[in-house]
Amino acid sequence: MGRQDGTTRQVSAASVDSSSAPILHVDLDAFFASVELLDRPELVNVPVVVAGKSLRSVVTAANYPARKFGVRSAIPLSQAMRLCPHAIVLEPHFEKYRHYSAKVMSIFDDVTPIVERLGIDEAFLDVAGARGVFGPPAQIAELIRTRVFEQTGLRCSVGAASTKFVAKLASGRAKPDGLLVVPAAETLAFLHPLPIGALWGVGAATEESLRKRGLVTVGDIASTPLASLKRAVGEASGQKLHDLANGIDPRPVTTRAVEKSIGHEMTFEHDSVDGDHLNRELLRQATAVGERMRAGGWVGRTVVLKLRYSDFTTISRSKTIAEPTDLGRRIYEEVREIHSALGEHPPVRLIGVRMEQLSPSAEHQAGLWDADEGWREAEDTIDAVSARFGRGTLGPAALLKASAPRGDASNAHRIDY
DNA sequence: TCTGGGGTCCTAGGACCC
DNA sequence: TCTGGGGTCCTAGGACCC
Repeated sequence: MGRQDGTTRQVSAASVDSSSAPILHVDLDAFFASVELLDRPELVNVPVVVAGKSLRSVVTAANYPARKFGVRSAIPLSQAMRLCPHAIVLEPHFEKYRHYSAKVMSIFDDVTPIVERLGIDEAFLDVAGARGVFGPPAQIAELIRTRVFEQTGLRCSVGAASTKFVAKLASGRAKPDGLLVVPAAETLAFLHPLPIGALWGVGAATEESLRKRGLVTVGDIASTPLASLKRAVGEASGQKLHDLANGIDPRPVTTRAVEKSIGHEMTFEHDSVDGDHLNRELLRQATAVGERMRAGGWVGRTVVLKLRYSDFTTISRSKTIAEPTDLGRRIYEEVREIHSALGEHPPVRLIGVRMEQLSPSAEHQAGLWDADEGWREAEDTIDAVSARFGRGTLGPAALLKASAPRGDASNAHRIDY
Protein backbone atom coordinates (compact mmCIF):
# COMPACT_ATOMS: atom_id res chain seq x y z
CA MET A 1 0.00 0.00 0.00
CA GLY A 2 2.81 2.39 0.74
CA ARG A 3 0.46 5.10 1.87
CA GLN A 4 3.19 7.70 1.98
CA ASP A 5 4.87 7.37 -1.39
CA GLY A 6 2.39 5.48 -3.52
CA THR A 7 4.62 2.50 -4.30
CA THR A 8 3.57 -1.03 -3.57
CA ARG A 9 5.47 -2.32 -0.60
CA GLN A 10 3.02 -4.21 1.43
CA VAL A 11 2.82 -7.94 1.05
CA SER A 12 -0.67 -9.25 1.47
CA ALA A 13 -0.94 -11.54 4.42
CA ALA A 14 -2.78 -14.05 2.32
CA SER A 15 -0.40 -14.18 -0.63
CA VAL A 16 2.73 -15.51 1.12
CA ASP A 17 3.16 -18.51 3.36
CA SER A 18 4.75 -16.90 6.39
CA SER A 19 4.73 -19.95 8.63
CA SER A 20 8.52 -20.31 8.28
CA ALA A 21 9.03 -16.65 9.28
CA PRO A 22 7.98 -16.41 12.93
CA ILE A 23 10.43 -13.68 13.96
CA LEU A 24 9.09 -10.18 13.50
CA HIS A 25 11.06 -6.97 13.55
CA VAL A 26 8.81 -3.97 14.13
CA ASP A 27 10.20 -0.51 13.49
CA LEU A 28 8.29 2.74 13.92
CA ASP A 29 8.61 4.99 10.89
CA ALA A 30 10.56 8.22 11.46
CA PHE A 31 9.57 7.86 15.09
CA PHE A 32 10.52 11.16 16.74
CA ALA A 33 9.35 13.18 13.75
CA SER A 34 6.09 11.24 13.55
CA VAL A 35 5.34 11.85 17.22
CA GLU A 36 5.96 15.57 16.79
CA LEU A 37 3.66 15.62 13.78
CA LEU A 38 0.80 14.17 15.81
CA ASP A 39 0.59 17.64 17.37
CA ARG A 40 1.38 19.47 14.14
CA PRO A 41 -0.71 17.73 11.47
CA GLU A 42 -0.42 20.76 9.19
CA LEU A 43 3.26 19.87 8.73
CA VAL A 44 2.78 16.27 7.62
CA ASN A 45 3.67 16.95 3.99
CA VAL A 46 6.38 19.50 4.75
CA PRO A 47 10.05 18.58 5.37
CA VAL A 48 10.45 18.33 9.14
CA VAL A 49 13.65 17.77 11.08
CA VAL A 50 13.90 17.02 14.80
CA ALA A 51 17.08 18.40 16.30
CA GLY A 52 18.36 20.16 19.39
CA LYS A 53 18.83 23.90 19.62
CA SER A 54 22.59 23.83 19.81
CA LEU A 55 24.62 25.03 16.87
CA ARG A 56 26.45 21.74 17.17
CA SER A 57 23.42 19.48 17.13
CA VAL A 58 22.80 16.72 14.65
CA VAL A 59 19.56 15.51 13.11
CA THR A 60 17.76 13.17 15.50
CA ALA A 61 14.98 12.34 13.08
CA ALA A 62 13.64 13.49 9.73
CA ASN A 63 10.27 12.80 8.16
CA TYR A 64 10.02 11.35 4.67
CA PRO A 65 9.52 14.67 2.85
CA ALA A 66 12.80 15.85 4.40
CA ARG A 67 14.56 12.61 3.46
CA LYS A 68 13.80 13.33 -0.19
CA PHE A 69 16.35 16.10 0.10
CA GLY A 70 18.99 13.75 1.45
CA VAL A 71 18.43 14.66 5.09
CA ARG A 72 19.11 11.68 7.36
CA SER A 73 19.56 10.98 11.03
CA ALA A 74 22.96 11.84 12.50
CA ILE A 75 24.05 14.41 9.95
CA PRO A 76 24.89 17.86 11.34
CA LEU A 77 21.92 20.19 11.47
CA SER A 78 23.91 22.75 9.54
CA GLN A 79 24.33 20.29 6.71
CA ALA A 80 20.64 19.39 6.81
CA MET A 81 19.73 23.04 6.43
CA ARG A 82 21.98 23.38 3.43
CA LEU A 83 20.33 20.34 1.84
CA CYS A 84 16.83 21.52 2.66
CA PRO A 85 16.76 25.20 3.63
CA HIS A 86 12.98 25.35 4.04
CA ALA A 87 12.81 22.41 6.47
CA ILE A 88 10.95 23.05 9.71
CA VAL A 89 13.13 22.29 12.74
CA LEU A 90 11.35 20.97 15.83
CA GLU A 91 12.95 20.40 19.20
CA PRO A 92 12.90 16.86 20.58
CA HIS A 93 10.64 15.88 23.51
CA PHE A 94 12.04 12.66 24.88
CA GLU A 95 9.44 12.28 27.59
CA LYS A 96 6.78 12.14 24.90
CA TYR A 97 8.74 9.58 22.90
CA ARG A 98 9.07 7.34 25.93
CA HIS A 99 5.34 7.60 26.49
CA TYR A 100 4.49 6.51 22.95
CA SER A 101 7.19 3.87 23.02
CA ALA A 102 5.65 2.30 26.12
CA LYS A 103 2.23 2.33 24.49
CA VAL A 104 3.51 0.57 21.40
CA MET A 105 5.56 -1.95 23.36
CA SER A 106 2.49 -2.89 25.37
CA ILE A 107 0.69 -3.67 22.11
CA PHE A 108 3.52 -6.10 21.36
CA ASP A 109 3.22 -7.62 24.83
CA ASP A 110 -0.43 -8.39 24.15
CA VAL A 111 0.59 -10.52 21.18
CA THR A 112 3.52 -12.49 22.57
CA PRO A 113 5.52 -12.62 25.79
CA ILE A 114 8.76 -12.88 23.80
CA VAL A 115 9.53 -9.25 22.99
CA GLU A 116 13.05 -7.86 22.74
CA ARG A 117 13.23 -4.07 22.77
CA LEU A 118 15.92 -2.42 20.69
CA GLY A 119 16.17 1.16 21.76
CA ILE A 120 13.03 3.25 21.88
CA ASP A 121 11.37 2.55 18.55
CA GLU A 122 12.13 -1.05 17.57
CA ALA A 123 11.53 -4.56 18.81
CA PHE A 124 11.90 -8.18 17.85
CA LEU A 125 8.94 -10.45 18.49
CA ASP A 126 8.95 -14.23 18.43
CA VAL A 127 5.41 -15.11 17.42
CA ALA A 128 5.91 -18.85 16.83
CA GLY A 129 3.76 -19.64 19.85
CA ALA A 130 1.08 -17.08 19.03
CA ARG A 131 -0.20 -18.48 15.78
CA GLY A 132 -2.79 -20.65 17.45
CA VAL A 133 -4.43 -17.50 18.77
CA PHE A 134 -3.74 -14.89 16.08
CA GLY A 135 -2.91 -16.84 12.91
CA PRO A 136 0.31 -17.00 10.88
CA PRO A 137 3.11 -14.42 11.36
CA ALA A 138 2.05 -12.22 8.45
CA GLN A 139 -1.43 -11.92 9.90
CA ILE A 140 0.01 -11.09 13.31
CA ALA A 141 2.19 -8.44 11.69
CA GLU A 142 -0.82 -6.81 10.09
CA LEU A 143 -2.71 -6.97 13.35
CA ILE A 144 0.15 -5.16 15.08
CA ARG A 145 0.40 -2.52 12.38
CA THR A 146 -3.31 -1.86 12.60
CA ARG A 147 -3.37 -1.68 16.38
CA VAL A 148 -0.35 0.60 16.53
CA PHE A 149 -1.95 3.02 14.12
CA GLU A 150 -5.37 2.93 15.75
CA GLN A 151 -4.05 3.37 19.25
CA THR A 152 -1.26 5.87 18.61
CA GLY A 153 -1.65 7.36 15.14
CA LEU A 154 1.86 6.14 14.29
CA ARG A 155 2.89 4.04 11.32
CA CYS A 156 5.30 1.17 11.58
CA SER A 157 6.97 -1.31 9.29
CA VAL A 158 7.41 -5.01 9.93
CA GLY A 159 9.81 -7.60 8.62
CA ALA A 160 9.02 -11.29 9.12
CA ALA A 161 11.71 -13.91 8.69
CA SER A 162 13.25 -17.02 10.18
CA THR A 163 16.06 -15.08 11.89
CA LYS A 164 16.41 -11.76 13.69
CA PHE A 165 18.93 -10.42 11.27
CA VAL A 166 16.83 -11.07 8.16
CA ALA A 167 13.69 -9.80 9.88
CA LYS A 168 15.47 -6.53 10.58
CA LEU A 169 16.63 -6.18 6.99
CA ALA A 170 13.12 -6.96 5.82
CA SER A 171 11.52 -4.25 7.93
CA GLY A 172 14.01 -1.79 6.50
CA ARG A 173 12.99 -2.84 3.02
CA ALA A 174 9.32 -2.55 3.91
CA LYS A 175 9.59 1.09 5.00
CA PRO A 176 7.61 3.21 5.14
CA ASP A 177 4.40 1.72 6.41
CA GLY A 178 4.83 -1.76 4.99
CA LEU A 179 5.24 -5.46 5.67
CA LEU A 180 7.78 -7.73 4.04
CA VAL A 181 7.80 -11.50 4.60
CA VAL A 182 10.94 -13.48 3.78
CA PRO A 183 10.13 -17.19 4.01
CA ALA A 184 13.02 -19.35 5.19
CA ALA A 185 13.55 -20.89 1.77
CA GLU A 186 14.01 -17.47 0.21
CA THR A 187 16.51 -16.17 2.72
CA LEU A 188 19.64 -16.50 0.59
CA ALA A 189 17.96 -15.16 -2.52
CA PHE A 190 16.93 -12.15 -0.46
CA LEU A 191 20.32 -11.64 1.16
CA HIS A 192 22.90 -12.19 -1.52
CA PRO A 193 22.18 -9.25 -3.85
CA LEU A 194 22.29 -6.76 -0.96
CA PRO A 195 25.33 -4.47 -0.52
CA ILE A 196 27.69 -5.52 2.27
CA GLY A 197 26.79 -2.41 4.26
CA ALA A 198 23.45 -4.08 4.92
CA LEU A 199 25.11 -6.62 7.19
CA TRP A 200 24.88 -6.02 10.90
CA GLY A 201 28.24 -4.79 12.08
CA VAL A 202 29.42 -3.49 8.73
CA GLY A 203 29.75 0.28 8.94
CA ALA A 204 31.75 2.74 6.91
CA ALA A 205 35.18 1.49 8.03
CA THR A 206 34.55 -2.23 7.51
CA GLU A 207 32.76 -1.62 4.23
CA GLU A 208 35.75 0.27 2.88
CA SER A 209 38.20 -2.42 3.94
CA LEU A 210 36.09 -5.17 2.38
CA ARG A 211 35.54 -3.20 -0.80
CA LYS A 212 39.31 -2.95 -1.22
CA ARG A 213 39.32 -6.74 -1.28
CA GLY A 214 36.76 -6.73 -4.05
CA LEU A 215 33.79 -7.66 -1.89
CA VAL A 216 30.66 -5.70 -2.80
CA THR A 217 27.58 -7.81 -2.11
CA VAL A 218 26.50 -10.07 0.71
CA GLY A 219 26.78 -12.91 -1.78
CA ASP A 220 30.47 -12.06 -2.24
CA ILE A 221 30.99 -12.45 1.50
CA ALA A 222 29.10 -15.74 1.56
CA SER A 223 31.46 -17.21 -1.01
CA THR A 224 34.66 -15.86 0.60
CA PRO A 225 36.62 -18.47 2.59
CA LEU A 226 36.13 -17.98 6.30
CA ALA A 227 39.89 -17.78 6.97
CA SER A 228 40.49 -14.85 4.64
CA LEU A 229 37.45 -13.06 6.01
CA LYS A 230 38.88 -13.41 9.49
CA ARG A 231 42.20 -12.05 8.34
CA ALA A 232 40.42 -9.05 6.89
CA VAL A 233 38.19 -8.04 9.78
CA GLY A 234 39.33 -10.05 12.79
CA GLU A 235 38.41 -13.34 14.38
CA ALA A 236 35.01 -12.59 15.86
CA SER A 237 33.69 -10.24 13.18
CA GLY A 238 34.86 -12.57 10.43
CA GLN A 239 32.91 -15.48 11.82
CA LYS A 240 29.84 -13.34 12.39
CA LEU A 241 29.87 -11.84 8.92
CA HIS A 242 30.33 -15.19 7.29
CA ASP A 243 27.41 -16.64 9.22
CA LEU A 244 25.09 -13.74 8.51
CA ALA A 245 25.92 -13.75 4.81
CA ASN A 246 24.93 -17.40 4.73
CA GLY A 247 21.69 -16.74 6.52
CA ILE A 248 22.90 -18.18 9.81
CA ASP A 249 21.83 -16.25 12.90
CA PRO A 250 21.02 -18.48 15.86
CA ARG A 251 20.42 -15.65 18.33
CA PRO A 252 17.06 -16.12 20.02
CA VAL A 253 14.68 -13.28 20.76
CA THR A 254 15.41 -12.56 24.41
CA THR A 255 13.18 -10.51 26.63
CA ARG A 256 15.72 -8.53 28.57
CA ALA A 257 19.37 -7.68 28.29
CA VAL A 258 21.12 -6.67 31.49
CA GLU A 259 22.72 -3.24 31.52
CA LYS A 260 26.50 -3.22 31.25
CA SER A 261 27.21 0.44 31.83
CA ILE A 262 25.54 3.73 32.73
CA GLY A 263 26.86 7.08 31.62
CA HIS A 264 26.24 10.65 30.58
CA GLU A 265 28.11 12.95 28.26
CA MET A 266 27.71 16.44 26.88
CA THR A 267 29.07 18.50 24.04
CA PHE A 268 29.68 22.12 24.95
CA GLU A 269 28.36 24.94 22.84
CA HIS A 270 31.89 26.29 22.93
CA ASP A 271 35.07 24.34 23.65
CA SER A 272 36.23 24.83 27.21
CA VAL A 273 39.60 24.96 28.92
CA ASP A 274 38.17 26.26 32.19
CA GLY A 275 38.94 23.74 34.93
CA ASP A 276 36.11 24.92 37.18
CA HIS A 277 33.69 24.71 34.32
CA LEU A 278 34.77 21.15 33.49
CA ASN A 279 34.55 20.13 37.14
CA ARG A 280 31.02 21.45 37.48
CA GLU A 281 29.98 19.45 34.45
CA LEU A 282 31.68 16.35 35.84
CA LEU A 283 29.84 16.83 39.13
CA ARG A 284 26.50 17.22 37.37
CA GLN A 285 27.02 14.09 35.30
CA ALA A 286 28.43 12.01 38.15
CA THR A 287 25.38 12.94 40.22
CA ALA A 288 22.99 11.93 37.46
CA VAL A 289 24.85 8.66 36.91
CA GLY A 290 24.71 7.90 40.63
CA GLU A 291 20.98 8.52 40.71
CA ARG A 292 20.37 6.18 37.83
CA MET A 293 22.56 3.52 39.38
CA ARG A 294 20.75 3.63 42.70
CA ALA A 295 17.36 3.65 41.05
CA GLY A 296 18.33 0.69 38.90
CA GLY A 297 19.83 -1.09 41.89
CA TRP A 298 23.40 -1.15 40.55
CA VAL A 299 26.82 -0.51 41.98
CA GLY A 300 29.80 -0.10 39.66
CA ARG A 301 33.53 -0.76 39.90
CA THR A 302 35.04 1.08 36.95
CA VAL A 303 34.85 4.85 36.50
CA VAL A 304 35.47 6.18 32.99
CA LEU A 305 36.26 9.74 31.96
CA LYS A 306 35.75 10.59 28.31
CA LEU A 307 37.06 13.70 26.64
CA ARG A 308 36.79 14.90 23.08
CA TYR A 309 39.12 17.71 22.18
CA SER A 310 38.51 20.55 19.76
CA ASP A 311 40.15 18.58 16.94
CA PHE A 312 37.63 15.76 17.62
CA THR A 313 40.20 13.30 18.89
CA THR A 314 38.59 11.34 21.68
CA ILE A 315 40.29 9.79 24.67
CA SER A 316 39.10 7.83 27.64
CA ARG A 317 40.77 7.15 30.97
CA SER A 318 39.40 4.67 33.45
CA LYS A 319 40.05 3.45 36.92
CA THR A 320 38.78 0.35 38.65
CA ILE A 321 38.11 0.93 42.33
CA ALA A 322 38.24 -1.61 45.13
CA GLU A 323 34.82 -0.82 46.59
CA PRO A 324 31.95 -0.71 44.08
CA THR A 325 29.84 2.42 44.47
CA ASP A 326 26.56 4.01 43.44
CA LEU A 327 27.25 7.43 44.90
CA GLY A 328 27.60 10.47 42.69
CA ARG A 329 29.97 12.04 45.17
CA ARG A 330 32.31 9.07 44.99
CA ILE A 331 32.12 8.87 41.20
CA TYR A 332 32.88 12.57 41.02
CA GLU A 333 35.95 12.25 43.24
CA GLU A 334 37.35 9.46 41.10
CA VAL A 335 36.65 11.09 37.78
CA ARG A 336 38.16 14.35 38.99
CA GLU A 337 41.31 12.57 40.03
CA ILE A 338 41.52 10.83 36.68
CA HIS A 339 41.09 14.19 35.01
CA SER A 340 43.75 16.00 36.99
CA ALA A 341 46.20 13.16 36.35
CA LEU A 342 45.92 14.04 32.67
CA GLY A 343 47.61 17.38 33.19
CA GLU A 344 47.36 20.01 30.48
CA HIS A 345 45.23 19.16 27.49
CA PRO A 346 43.63 20.86 24.49
CA PRO A 347 40.25 22.61 24.74
CA VAL A 348 37.41 20.22 25.46
CA ARG A 349 34.49 19.82 23.12
CA LEU A 350 32.80 16.91 24.91
CA ILE A 351 33.06 15.55 28.41
CA GLY A 352 31.47 12.38 29.77
CA VAL A 353 31.29 10.11 32.81
CA ARG A 354 30.47 6.40 32.68
CA MET A 355 30.31 3.58 35.21
CA GLU A 356 31.13 0.04 34.13
CA GLN A 357 31.37 -3.39 35.69
CA LEU A 358 27.94 -3.11 37.23
CA SER A 359 26.60 -5.57 39.74
CA PRO A 360 23.40 -5.60 41.76
CA SER A 361 23.60 -3.46 44.89
CA ALA A 362 22.83 -4.85 48.32
CA GLU A 363 19.84 -2.52 48.54
CA HIS A 364 18.57 -3.76 45.21
CA GLN A 365 18.74 -7.31 46.42
CA ALA A 366 16.68 -6.22 49.40
CA GLY A 367 14.14 -4.99 46.85
CA LEU A 368 13.90 -1.39 47.97
CA TRP A 369 13.64 0.70 44.83
CA ASP A 370 11.68 1.16 41.66
CA ALA A 371 13.90 0.79 38.62
CA ASP A 372 11.92 3.17 36.42
CA GLU A 373 12.67 6.09 38.72
CA GLY A 374 16.24 6.23 37.44
CA TRP A 375 15.81 8.09 34.23
CA ARG A 376 13.24 10.45 35.64
CA GLU A 377 15.44 11.41 38.57
CA ALA A 378 18.54 11.84 36.44
CA GLU A 379 16.65 13.99 33.99
CA ASP A 380 14.98 15.95 36.73
CA THR A 381 18.42 16.79 38.01
CA ILE A 382 19.70 17.90 34.68
CA ASP A 383 16.53 19.74 33.68
CA ALA A 384 16.03 21.47 37.01
CA VAL A 385 19.62 22.50 37.30
CA SER A 386 19.84 23.65 33.71
CA ALA A 387 16.60 25.59 33.96
CA ARG A 388 17.62 27.39 37.11
CA PHE A 389 21.27 27.98 36.52
CA GLY A 390 21.93 27.35 32.86
CA ARG A 391 23.78 24.37 31.51
CA GLY A 392 27.13 23.81 33.08
CA THR A 393 26.94 26.89 35.25
CA LEU A 394 25.95 25.52 38.62
CA GLY A 395 28.06 25.15 41.71
CA PRO A 396 28.00 22.25 44.15
CA ALA A 397 25.58 23.95 46.55
CA ALA A 398 23.03 24.58 43.85
CA LEU A 399 23.36 21.04 42.66
CA LEU A 400 22.84 19.70 46.13
CA LYS A 401 19.56 21.56 46.33
CA ALA A 402 18.45 20.54 42.87
CA SER A 403 19.32 16.90 43.24
CA ALA A 404 18.06 16.21 46.75
CA PRO A 405 16.00 13.06 46.43
CA ARG A 406 12.29 13.03 46.90
CA GLY A 407 10.73 10.62 49.30
CA ASP A 408 10.79 9.81 52.93
CA ALA A 409 13.38 9.53 55.65
CA SER A 410 14.14 5.94 54.82
CA ASN A 411 15.76 7.27 51.70
CA ALA A 412 18.03 9.58 53.65
CA HIS A 413 21.07 7.41 53.16
CA ARG A 414 20.73 7.91 49.44
CA ILE A 415 21.63 11.57 49.65
CA ASP A 416 25.06 12.13 48.19
CA TYR A 417 25.95 15.30 50.06
C1' DT B 1 27.83 27.09 11.24
C1' DC B 2 31.32 19.66 10.90
C1' DT B 3 30.54 15.77 13.35
C1' DG B 4 24.64 14.31 19.71
C1' DG B 5 23.99 11.09 23.38
C1' DG B 6 22.73 6.64 24.81
C1' DG B 7 24.97 2.36 24.58
C1' DT B 8 27.49 -2.66 23.10
C1' DC B 9 31.18 -5.36 21.45
C1' DC B 10 35.88 -6.33 19.92
C1' DT B 11 40.97 -5.98 19.82
C1' DA B 12 45.42 -5.63 21.61
C1' DG B 13 49.03 -5.08 24.94
C1' DG B 14 50.76 -5.51 29.58
C1' DA B 15 50.46 -7.30 34.31
C1' DC B 16 50.11 -11.16 36.88
C1' DC B 17 49.36 -16.03 38.13
C1' DC B 18 50.07 -20.91 37.65
C1' DT C 1 69.43 -19.97 31.74
C1' DC C 2 67.64 -15.66 25.50
C1' DT C 3 62.77 -17.55 27.05
C1' DG C 4 56.51 -21.50 27.01
C1' DG C 5 51.80 -21.03 27.29
C1' DG C 6 47.10 -20.65 29.06
C1' DG C 7 43.92 -17.79 31.71
C1' DT C 8 42.18 -13.53 33.65
C1' DC C 9 42.07 -8.72 34.72
C1' DC C 10 42.81 -4.00 33.44
C1' DT C 11 43.22 -0.24 30.20
C1' DA C 12 42.67 2.43 25.72
C1' DG C 13 40.77 2.92 21.48
C1' DG C 14 37.69 2.20 17.76
C1' DA C 15 33.73 0.42 15.09
C1' DC C 16 29.11 0.17 15.20
C1' DC C 17 24.02 0.70 16.34
C1' DC C 18 19.67 3.38 17.49
